[in-house]
Amino acid sequence: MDSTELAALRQIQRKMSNEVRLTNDFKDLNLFCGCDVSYRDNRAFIAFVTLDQNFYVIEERIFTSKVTFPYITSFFAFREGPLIIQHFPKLEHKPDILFIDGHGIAHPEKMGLASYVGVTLNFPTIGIAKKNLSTSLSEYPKKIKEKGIMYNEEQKIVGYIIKTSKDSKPIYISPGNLISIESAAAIVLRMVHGHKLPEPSRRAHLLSRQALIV
DNA sequence: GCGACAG
DNA sequence: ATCTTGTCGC
Repeated sequence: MDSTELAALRQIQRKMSNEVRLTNDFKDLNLFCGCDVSYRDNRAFIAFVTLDQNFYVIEERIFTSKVTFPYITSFFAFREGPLIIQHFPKLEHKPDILFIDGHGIAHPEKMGLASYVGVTLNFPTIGIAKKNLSTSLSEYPKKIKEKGIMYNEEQKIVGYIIKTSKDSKPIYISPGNLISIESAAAIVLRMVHGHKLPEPSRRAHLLSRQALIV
């Protein structure tokens, strides 16, 4: 990966960012799918866990693929995006929203992993990250349910940083595609169930980790 | 030159 | 992300 190749990929991110839509076009939200990827050598284990509004498990799937793209900050979508996009269509139950580990529009080019997947699949996605990448924060939440605002370079709101658990650092939430900033935060909070990460994401993480042991 | 840097 | 032990607390 030399600077020339990255410059080309940066252009792709800029072009794709124009395809992002922060509108809530869905009717009802019944199925919430969480996705996470674990690695072992050059092999990735992509896990999907779909739950209904009552946290009842509808579907749990694990897939595997070889990894070819390296991890480069702000280009994470090119490493993990293809893996998720390749397997997501195989789910038996099509969810209404997809939770992804990583940022959405809270990215220097407004094209984080969640947005990359959302635009490519033309599907509603929400980015949920554990660390900040490129935004400035209004304040750092200290109490549960307390939220801070994430601003991009243009001082525009791109997401929220929310403390979801008593003794854990907050999570960074931003729209991937086809959802508003406000709805993204509300939906994630709605699926938080006593842990730092919302249930779909938490369970997908556990499942992908479980795949490494086998 | 130094520190930061989604997973 | 992954490599890794013990430890505090519900």
